[in-house]
Amino acid sequence: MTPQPARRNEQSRRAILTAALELLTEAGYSAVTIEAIAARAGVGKQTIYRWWRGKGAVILDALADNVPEVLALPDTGDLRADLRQVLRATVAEFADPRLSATTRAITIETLADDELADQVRDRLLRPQLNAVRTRLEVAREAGQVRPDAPLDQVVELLFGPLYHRWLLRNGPLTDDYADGIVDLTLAAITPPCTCLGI
Amino acid sequence: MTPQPARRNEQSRRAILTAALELLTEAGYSAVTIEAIAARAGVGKQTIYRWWRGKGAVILDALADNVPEVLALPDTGDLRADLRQVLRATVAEFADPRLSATTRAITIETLADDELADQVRDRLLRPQLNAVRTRLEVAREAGQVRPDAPLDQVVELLFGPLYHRWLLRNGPLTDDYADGIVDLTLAAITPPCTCLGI
Amino acid sequence: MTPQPARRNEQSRRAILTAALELLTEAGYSAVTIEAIAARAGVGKQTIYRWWRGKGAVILDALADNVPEVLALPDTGDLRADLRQVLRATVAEFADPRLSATTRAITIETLADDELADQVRDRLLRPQLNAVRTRLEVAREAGQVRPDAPLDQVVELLFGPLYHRWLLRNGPLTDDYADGIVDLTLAAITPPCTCLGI
Amino acid sequence: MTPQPARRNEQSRRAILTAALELLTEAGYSAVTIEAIAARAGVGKQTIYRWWRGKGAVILDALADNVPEVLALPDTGDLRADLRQVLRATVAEFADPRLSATTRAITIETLADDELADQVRDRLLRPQLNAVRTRLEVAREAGQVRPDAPLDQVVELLFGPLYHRWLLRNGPLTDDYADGIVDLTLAAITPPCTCLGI
DNA sequence: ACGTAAGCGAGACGGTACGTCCTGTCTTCAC
DNA sequence: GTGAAGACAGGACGTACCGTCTCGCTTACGT
Repeated sequence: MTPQPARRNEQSRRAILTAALELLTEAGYSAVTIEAIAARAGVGKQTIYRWWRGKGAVILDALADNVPEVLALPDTGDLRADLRQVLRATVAEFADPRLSATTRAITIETLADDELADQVRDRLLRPQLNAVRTRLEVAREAGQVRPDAPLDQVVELLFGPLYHRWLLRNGPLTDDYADGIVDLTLAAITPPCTCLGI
Repeated sequence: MTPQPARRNEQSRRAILTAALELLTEAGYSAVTIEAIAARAGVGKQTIYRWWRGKGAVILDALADNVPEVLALPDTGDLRADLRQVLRATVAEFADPRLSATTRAITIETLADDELADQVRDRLLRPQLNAVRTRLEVAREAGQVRPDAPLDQVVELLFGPLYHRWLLRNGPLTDDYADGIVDLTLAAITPPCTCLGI
Repeated sequence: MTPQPARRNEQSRRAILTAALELLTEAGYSAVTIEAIAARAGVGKQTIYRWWRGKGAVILDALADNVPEVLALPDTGDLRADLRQVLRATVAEFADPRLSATTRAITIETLADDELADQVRDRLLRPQLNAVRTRLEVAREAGQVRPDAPLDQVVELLFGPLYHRWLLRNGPLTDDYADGIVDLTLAAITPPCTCLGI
Repeated sequence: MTPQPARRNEQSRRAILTAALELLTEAGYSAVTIEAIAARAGVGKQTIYRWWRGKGAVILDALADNVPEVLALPDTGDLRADLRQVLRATVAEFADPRLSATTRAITIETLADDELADQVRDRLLRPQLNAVRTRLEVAREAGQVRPDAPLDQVVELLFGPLYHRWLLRNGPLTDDYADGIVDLTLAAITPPCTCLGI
């Protein structure tokens, strides 16, 4: 009844994930149907339904599989430079139609399926955010960040605006914008003025 | 050929928008189909297609119609208190299943339709953001905000994290969280330390 | 909810019935699927399901529509000759691959669906049998048939063996066979020997 | 490659045939699928395909295996009584839902598979018909039947109408009907009136 | 006696068809 | 002459079986 992972055909699995990504980047979200994925992958629909809950789960796996990106942040000692680099990379990702299409797709699926949303958070989002958080912890210990700064919120202070602007198109999403967000955020968490040793 | 707005049946229009909202809050996004809306509104499908581009446009109109909320921000003189109130209201909105459902729905539609996205930005998002921006301008003139603060980015610094957390479920979305974001943002834009009159 | 026959598209109806018959005669029973019928007829599957209960009902209609054959039997005055002609025609029908295919198909459907079986009996079978029965009644009044002959059973005595042999392939189905059945049947219902006027 | 009958698992064979019959009588023809048979028999699907050509072959074997009925006809000396008994038994078989279901099923399979049809004729039908034919031959030698009667056709004259009526539901299938058919048939083959020694 | 080749239960696989649902267009009828 | 009602072509959904194909496991030969 329940499928046995041991017997799973790795070749089919890869073909399915690849087909999903290709459809997404070549023909857009609306072209990503289970039937199209199955046809392009040369696979029976049942093979998809046997291993995934639906379209969203396939897309998630495709992303998690094909995008096991760099999770370690640069640490040049210059926090501002490091954060700018990360946020500029994120801007570039949003600007790339291919990468953007996958993000758009997984976001749609996320919005319509709570269970999927949890998995996206844990498998795609958290690792990225944690990498930034770790860099901030290092900076805090180096005295570059106020010791009482709520780092989780700070991380979202960095990414939230980018995501917001991408999603809602409230203005251009440029490197300058990313730099501006970094500057604002750093202004918020830089140790208070200590002139006169007060 | 082209519909003449003058002849439009206001009763049908209201029934359609109401039906869309009810379906959304009662049965969830997946239950919102043109057929269901038409059936519940006691309307022919053609009447919907005649006046709207599709499901997304109907939902947008439904929101813009039924949620002509307060756009004027409070101005108690206390910027921190005012912003906290606004962000707490936003948190409350995200927490309310009904309001949240509509936001979720319009976000999905937005992601799949660029033209709709522009309208959502102009008709729903911008007014809200501009209200906050206006309040910040007042504060800047009152010297409570650094004169060089990029207010558009500051607004997004406030709402971005909330939206991000709601969308991606990266932690609880509480009043405390909203307060924390306000505090961080204010720390970023408060005039620099001027001890000793420097 | 329930479809309104008044709005039915006659063109689609004919296309569907034609497609079903063509598939049946060209590619055989196993090729007759709802999908294939819809595709060949250039019709949505729903249009088939809206008006028919399933494949069997379509085939029945196709037959009843395209085969409104001669229901009047010849009456040359020679009962034996008339019956031979009818049974030979039946044999020819069974021998024709095209007609045979449709009969085979409707028989399969009949066996799997009681409701359909009733309709086949009433719309296809009964008229044919009644025509023969009517001829027998004429003969009976003419004194060519024993007055106490159970005509319904006699009719089945004529067709039953043909059907039986066709279905179960118990020997060749030829004109001679048909003639033999007619002769046997007539032997059974010819008025008793009245030599000597007894 | 070709399976070796010597190694065949008799236990599985019986389980498969039993499962097929049970499904047929308990859940109807549409429930008889290779998958269901395999599942109920606790057997792999391949074990079925290794030994049978398909569903029809399994059903045929199940019938031939579990219904090796009496093939010898009674011979009380009274031909009419003997034939009535046989035809009444046939009527009873058609009336029994369980037996009827199997007959229905094998008939469907027969109609869609010529090779199977031949086997059904040889293994199920012929023995039964031949038994009746043998009885008729005895009667012919005893002078109870015209010497020129075509016995094969006579046998079909007996069974054809029953089969016809069962299949096409053209009226009730009762003992009276069976008796009527026997009477008609006997009327057809009884030696001609020989009054006056003509 | 022991390896090896078969049959076996199990079930994943590429497919086909099912019957349902929805889309966006087109048609009809009643007001 | 508009608009409700809904039929239409099309196409994706998720399910059920098909017949084939591996898997390990057991079982019975043949050396």
